[in-house]
Formats: sequence, structure tokens, C-alpha cells
Amino acid sequence: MLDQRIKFRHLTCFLEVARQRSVVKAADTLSITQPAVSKTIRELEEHLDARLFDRSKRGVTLTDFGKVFLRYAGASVTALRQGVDSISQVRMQGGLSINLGVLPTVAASVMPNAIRHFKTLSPDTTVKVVAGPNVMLMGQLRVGELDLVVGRLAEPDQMSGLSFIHLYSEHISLVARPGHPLMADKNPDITRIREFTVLVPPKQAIIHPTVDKMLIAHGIGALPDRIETVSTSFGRAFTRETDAIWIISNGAVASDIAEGHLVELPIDTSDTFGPVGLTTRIDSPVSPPVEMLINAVREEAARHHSSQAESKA
Amino acid sequence: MLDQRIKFRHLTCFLEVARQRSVVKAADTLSITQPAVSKTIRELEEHLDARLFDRSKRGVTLTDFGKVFLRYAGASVTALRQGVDSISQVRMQGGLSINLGVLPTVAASVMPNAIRHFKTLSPDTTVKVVAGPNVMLMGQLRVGELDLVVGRLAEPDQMSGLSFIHLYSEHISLVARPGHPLMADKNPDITRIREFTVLVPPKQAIIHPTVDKMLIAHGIGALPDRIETVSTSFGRAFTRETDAIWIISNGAVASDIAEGHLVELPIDTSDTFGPVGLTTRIDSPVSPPVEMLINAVREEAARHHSSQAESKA
DNA sequence: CTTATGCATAATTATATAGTTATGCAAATT
DNA sequence: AATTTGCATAACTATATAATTATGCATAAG
Repeated sequence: MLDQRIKFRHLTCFLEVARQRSVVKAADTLSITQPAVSKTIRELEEHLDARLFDRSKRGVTLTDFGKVFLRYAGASVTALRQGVDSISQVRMQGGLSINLGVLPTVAASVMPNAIRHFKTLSPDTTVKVVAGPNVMLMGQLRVGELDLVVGRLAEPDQMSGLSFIHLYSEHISLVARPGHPLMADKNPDITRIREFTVLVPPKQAIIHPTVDKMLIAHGIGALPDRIETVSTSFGRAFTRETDAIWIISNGAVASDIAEGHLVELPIDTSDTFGPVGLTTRIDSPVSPPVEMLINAVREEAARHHSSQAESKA
Repeated sequence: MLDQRIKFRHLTCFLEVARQRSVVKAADTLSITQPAVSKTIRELEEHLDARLFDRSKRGVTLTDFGKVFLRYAGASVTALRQGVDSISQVRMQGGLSINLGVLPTVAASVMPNAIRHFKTLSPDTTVKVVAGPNVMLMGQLRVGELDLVVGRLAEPDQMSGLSFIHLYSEHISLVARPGHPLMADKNPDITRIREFTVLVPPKQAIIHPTVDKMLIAHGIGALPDRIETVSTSFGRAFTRETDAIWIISNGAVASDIAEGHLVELPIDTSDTFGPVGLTTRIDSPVSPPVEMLINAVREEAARHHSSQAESKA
């Protein structure tokens, strides 16, 4: 069993000696005497019942046990440090905060419920929801301004240093208002969308290249009358009030389609199928609150997904 | 600063009281008296300079501070537990072990160097390298038989419960022996590959659907003379000795192409571009040794990638 | 061959610890 | 109103702790 007598004093001392490979130097930086360090290490070794260092006459080196233990000791100390820090953060700001980047696909579908659920579990954690061009969000994530970004998997070159957790996959849809002229036919000629204003994702959007490929694959090519927009609220309003066609990730309009506010054009978009999930930094392990949020999002995505499957059946 | 007087006794006691919402019950399961628990909690609160519980007359409840601290305390204790366990594992087996799944793309490119580098950092960790159909590897990863799988991103439906860390992206290549008849032309007609034996990835392979799509896109369709294989060593030998054409992820043959043992057919495979990376379980945080291996693979991939970029320039 | 380095050990000391039993006290239960 | 429940506090005690100084000892350096 875990020896309750182990104190963080032992671990920090151990970490320091391991780092410096020297009892004397460690004693110096810890501002205690050399024998105190020797004794602390010996105590830890006794508690663990394993030798952690090989003592030689020019410093100390980690044993196999020591090398293994080193990582875990570091993790343990880091966790406690974060815990102490979080307490003072709560004291200062009246609560922890999570900074969350949200892309349009999920902004209106899974996220509202996921965050609501998270807030029931952890009401005192402030969740700050940030929207914006994905390039910016990924940049903010990489420098630590965001803890988590939810949306489509970004292009490979933007993913360095980031980790992706898959939630579900979705395709891109072409939608229009109900009763749109193109839908008069049972099987409308898709190339006719050139006759209408088309709302397309702008260059910075994750789905931009995928949309381009799809259009080319259907022999549509450049669209003469196009509006580039990131705003789903604009897109939604504009599409419902005009004859425009909106090319947008399915998640952003799924509820509108389900409720009959928008209709999907019968075009094969299977090659636009792509993963939606959670992106985090790869270094700096996710803190417990962020982990809770991740779990909440995953649960909600699973629920969402299964209910979608039901509604299809 | 982190109060060095905090012992794991404090944390485990705190965790137990939080779990049971009761000082008396916690005292019982910890096999100490109730005042001892009260005192321990009070000590921890003094060390942290924050109240962790609200005391009422029917049990105790966590304060905001306590709720926040709970997660970190749990993480810290878990880490130390794992550390102690690892030491006994080392004692028993003479070393830690990591079970690693490797897909063909990286088996001959990044992984050898990555593992070599890792072994210099952690020579006493046994690395077990497993190859096989990706469906099997992902299954083993999910149940914990593997710690890590390196290769292409699997299909979305296989990724539930798994997390993906992107390393780089690569495309699929069509390769043949140098001096292959198709290469007599400068711009050979790609549909002529139907005249030759073609080695293709089998159904279970990750790249199978992508390859199918690509063939259809180039108007090739079903191949009359095909061999399905996962074995890169077979594929390599067979392709070099016959006029067969081998459809394989670029990474698996990159060095052969560079060294002139194989040549790449000039066919546009840009739509087969796909992410290569590390897949891990999403629950159960990666242990420090696995984390080290992940870092080694990432470094090696970065090096590999930059040297490839150089060789292109 | 001497000196310096680096760690271990011993002796010592004030303080902290980790429990214990006994008791108190307020709210909830009967 | 009496009792039970659940926690806090106090007083006490045997150990354990966390340092210290002084000293020893083997190796590496000069």
C-alpha cells in the first residue's frame, strides 16, 4: 500500500536531487544542509523499500527504480501544485474558468447541452465560449489562451502540437429555404445552383478546401454569385428569406432541417465526410475541470448521435 | 508555495471524507478514530489556508475550494500510487514494458529511430512492437492490451474512446520497379495499370476505402489481376522482381523510392492525403513512460519530416 | 602524496506528528 | 423532552520529524 508517511517534501527533494544529480547542489537550492538531503532521500527509499540512487563519489545517479519513479513523482507534485494554484484562483476570481473555442458545426448542436450538463456537475467553473476563424482558435489554443477547441479536425499543418479526440463524423450540406425553385424537381440538376446566390465558407474556414473539392467533383467550378460568411446567424436568416443556397457543415443546420426551416438539396456529399471532435494541447496535461468538460461533451455527442440515428430510423 | 508538510495521509483522508460525505464513516474505513480525521482535515485546511468542507450536523459537504481541490488531490494520489506500483513492477519483471501497435506506414520509417531514441532515454523499458490489421490493433488498444498505436488515422467509427495526436500527413503511392514498362512514356496512361498485377491493401487496411475512391476517381474501377496483402516485405520483394504495381502508403516505401529501388508512378494521389499519428485511449491517462515514447516519436517525426522537406528542395 | 570533493553517519535537539480518550454542543430524530 | 447523530475541541502521550553540527571515508584531482 501507499505509504502515508511520504510527504511532498520527500518528492520535491527527490526531484531536485535527480535533476541536479547531486546531493550537495540539491541541498543548496533547497536551502538546507547536505545531511538533511541525504536523510530525506534515505527516508523516501525506506518508505518505498527501494533504492532510488546509486551513490558514487562524483554525484549520484538514478537507479532503474529511481528512473521509473521520477516520472510519477513529478506528476504527483505537479497535480498538487495545480490544486493549490486553483484554490487561490478560486479565491481571487470567485471561481475557476475554462476557455473554450467553439466552431460553427457544434455551436448550436452538441455544445449548448454539453455545457449545461457540465455546469450541473461543476456550477462554479466559469466557461468562456469563444468563436472565430479556426486558424485563430487553433493559434490561441497552442499558446494556452484556450483550453479546448471543439469542431472539425483542422488541416494537418495546423495540428502540430495538438491532439484530437474524435466525437463523431458529419458531412457538409447544401441547404435552401423550403419551397426553393430548385426543389420543384424530384431530381434537380445540381449544376443549376450557379443560377442562385450561394453562401460559402470563407478561405479561413476548415471546410473551405473540402467544399472546393466537392464543387469541382460535381462539375460546378467557380460560383459566379457568392457570399462568403462565417456567421451562421446571418446565413440562416439570409437563406430563409431569399433563394440563396447555403453550403455549411451539417451540424450547424441539423436542427433547422429537422424542424423544416431549411431543406437539404439532394446532392451526394459523402466525400465531404469528416471528423468532428475535441482539440487540445498535447503538452501540459489537461486539468481536471477541463477533463470533466471533455467528458460532458463526449457524453452529449454520444447522446446526440444516437438520437440522430433514431430519428433516421 | 507548495506546503511541504502536506502528506499523502492528508490527501487520502480528504478524498475519503469527500467521498463519504462523512467524517465518522471516513474514520471507520480508514481505521482511525473520528477526532483523528477531524484533526487531519483541519491540518490540511491550515496548510492550504482554505476551508475545504462545510460542517453541518448531518455530515460535511465540500466547499467551492474543496470541489476544485478534490480533482487535483485525486490526480496527485493516483500518480504516486502508480509510481509505487511501477517500482514493484520493475522489481518483479526487471523492467517496465510498453506495448506498441505499429502500422505499415511508419514501421520502416519513423518508428525504428524513434524507438532507438526512446531506448537511450529509458533503456530499461521493454518495448513490445505489435503489427497487424488495424482493426485488431485498435481493438487491443481499446481494451488496454496496447498502450499506443502509431499509423494512419482510423475510420471514424473505430475511433470512439480513442484520441489521436497528429504527426504528419502523407499520401498513397503507386510504385513499381525501376524500368517498369509503364514508365517508358513520360506521361503514361494510368488506366493501363489494369494490364499488370496490382498489389492492393486488403479490406481491413485503413487505406482500403481511400484507395478504392482514388481508383474510381481515375476511372480505373475494378482491377482484374490483384493481390491483396498487408505484408510490406512481400510487397517490396514482389514488386521489385516482377512488373507488378504496388499501391501502398507512401511512408512504407519512402526510403525505397529515395534509394531508387522503387519508382513512383506519376499519378495524382492528392486526394489520398491523410493524417498519420498516435492513437491512445482517451480514459486512463497515459503513464509517464508512454508519454516519453510519445515525445520520442513526435521528435523523430518532426526530424523525419524536415529532412524529407530538405530532400525535396 | 596531498588535497578537495561528495556523500554517509552519528549525536543532538526542538518541534511536529498522529494518534488516543474524554467531553462538549447543536441539530435531527423519536 | 430525551436521545441520537455528527462533528469539534481539549488534554495528553509516545513517536517521528527535520533540522542542525561534527566527523568519517572513499575517490578524484592536483
